[in-house]
Amino acid sequence: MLKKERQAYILRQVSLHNSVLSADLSAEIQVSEDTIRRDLNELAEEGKVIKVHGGALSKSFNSFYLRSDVFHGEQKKIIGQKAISLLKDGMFVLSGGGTTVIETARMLPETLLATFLTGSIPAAYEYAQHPNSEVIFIGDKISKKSQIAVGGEAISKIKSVKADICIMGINAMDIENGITDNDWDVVILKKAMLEASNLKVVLSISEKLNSVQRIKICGLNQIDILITELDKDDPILAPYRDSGITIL
Amino acid sequence: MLKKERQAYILRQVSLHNSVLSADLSAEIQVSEDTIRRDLNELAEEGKVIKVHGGALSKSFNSFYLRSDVFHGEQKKIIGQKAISLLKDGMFVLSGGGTTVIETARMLPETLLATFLTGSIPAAYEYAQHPNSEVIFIGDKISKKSQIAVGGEAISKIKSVKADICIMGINAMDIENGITDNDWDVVILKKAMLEASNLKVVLSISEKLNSVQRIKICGLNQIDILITELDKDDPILAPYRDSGITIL
DNA sequence: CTAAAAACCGCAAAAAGTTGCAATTTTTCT
DNA sequence: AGAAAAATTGCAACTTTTTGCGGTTTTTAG
Repeated sequence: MLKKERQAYILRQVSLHNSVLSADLSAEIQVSEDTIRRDLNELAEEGKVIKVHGGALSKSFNSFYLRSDVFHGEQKKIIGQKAISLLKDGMFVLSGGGTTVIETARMLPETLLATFLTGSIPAAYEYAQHPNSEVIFIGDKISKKSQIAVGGEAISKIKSVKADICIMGINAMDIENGITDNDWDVVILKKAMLEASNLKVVLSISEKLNSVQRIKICGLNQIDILITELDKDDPILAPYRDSGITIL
Repeated sequence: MLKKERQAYILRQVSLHNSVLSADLSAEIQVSEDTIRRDLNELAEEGKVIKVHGGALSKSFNSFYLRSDVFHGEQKKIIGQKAISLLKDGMFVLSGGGTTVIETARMLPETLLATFLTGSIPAAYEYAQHPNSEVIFIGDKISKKSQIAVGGEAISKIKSVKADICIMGINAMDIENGITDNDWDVVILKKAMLEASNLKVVLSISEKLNSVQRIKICGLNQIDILITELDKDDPILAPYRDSGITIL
């Protein structure tokens, strides 16, 4: 096998798998790892791959996760749009504090006249920017991790209300375990929020679906509506629809 | 799995869930926790995540408020420095929400170990950034004008505590009328704050001195300490010193 | 205050990389 | 064609990086 051929093969593998191991290539093409390394170094010098210890990465690999923030931003805007369609004038809304919820808060139509109840500092801040809606903050000790009021006072306050709708971002959710999280205080709070609301709406980018974390918040049967950035007929969502949740 | 891949995976998880546990990652990627820790440390050094005991946090999550440089920033920093000298470990601090107070909050020494009680969203946010202090938010309806919780609940909550010190920005103050403001809700709140504290400290840039607004909060005799950006012997401050206030 | 979890430290083994060199192949030039 | 030059390749010795592990210290939470 010629050098050029070999390098072409390597490039194909890289673009195919996003990453290659020197050892693998060596075995596949039956040349020494030294040769592979020299090839990878050349390709790296030509800027065709990114050389790392143990192999090489595709050039597009870098921007892949650097861009993810913006990328997620777009997804969250789609989710926000759908969520807003659920809000009507006069509603009493219990709101969580994740980035998805905050994105939604920024998109509220100016004309909406609702009351928002939240324990999240960033969410309260966003809602407070809105010209017509009213904001009630549930005070208590602030958890630094999540910028959310946690503790008995907040819980009992939430339990004393009955909201029309609860809009909540989540960290992880799957068919078996329902909605899960890894922060005890947050779990307690979210449980209380769900109990205090008539309509229970969960916002989540699809990437968070089918993942699990330590502590259970509730089963899927507790949830009324699931909003993701996907089309409501997307096959990923099918099992959730089957378990009785309305998909938006 | 290559090191870079692994770190990319970690970054993805962080941006997805806002926080990760070393133990979880270790189990997911099938490497030792030491390796995860080393990765997290590297990512933290590169400024991509925030390392904490047990895992790491997303960096972007904490940056909702873009630092809007306030008017008279330099003057307020001088005031902040002076105010900080009053704070000692273990203190229970009742804090207002003006820009001056927020500037002070940003300058708190990392070692300070105090508890802050506030009804201001921006102030709570700043205090929550501090590594060692505890933050308690006084929840209630949020006044949009001032981003502060106002209302009966907040008032009664404040009245139920006794703070060591009250740090409060003001809108107007003069010899004759004392401290005045033009927002009824804020006035009520500030009155309650002053009553609930032992040491009453007022922060104000000199521009606000010798001006009056509609509603009276309290007379000068209620105030213990006045902090401005001026030297404490400045003639502008003389009448206030004469009326019994300590000038810093 | 105490026990458990996490972080740190140093070490050693394994994996990957580097370098120099000799053997082989390819290219070039007459 | 055939010899010299150049490029390529594999190998061996050595260096560097990465990783996991045991023991100790620090931090956290009850």
